[in-house]
Amino acid sequence: MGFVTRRRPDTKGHEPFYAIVRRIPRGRVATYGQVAALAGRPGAARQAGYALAALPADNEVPWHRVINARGEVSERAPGSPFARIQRDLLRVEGVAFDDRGRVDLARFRWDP
DNA sequence: CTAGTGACTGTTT
DNA sequence: AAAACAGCCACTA
Repeated sequence: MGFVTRRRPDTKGHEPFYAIVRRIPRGRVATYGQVAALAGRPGAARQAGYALAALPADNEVPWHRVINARGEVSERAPGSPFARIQRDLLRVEGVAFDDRGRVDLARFRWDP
């Protein structure tokens, strides 16, 4: 047969990033740069973020487990609720934030 | 083709 | 430690 099961045509090549993000375990986080490197695109951290921003609402990708290299949840457009939602989802999984809203990467970074 | 942009990052103030 | 800078790379107009 060999018919291609393309529900969502990946015209922009985001799948390699999603494939990595799907492997991040509960209660762990990865940085954008880390995801890019594991996807075989070292230095393309911005593209990793771009790919997540393009994620459809109904997805099975744990996008909330990706944060920036400083251990903080990256803010989106002013007034966007996604950063707050992301922090909530992580707290539910047991990821701790310090008083400045940052995650201790030495402790919670996913080490594949 | 150039210019602007962004869920980024490492270095320098 | 926080902010500013300067690279970074793909997408858009």
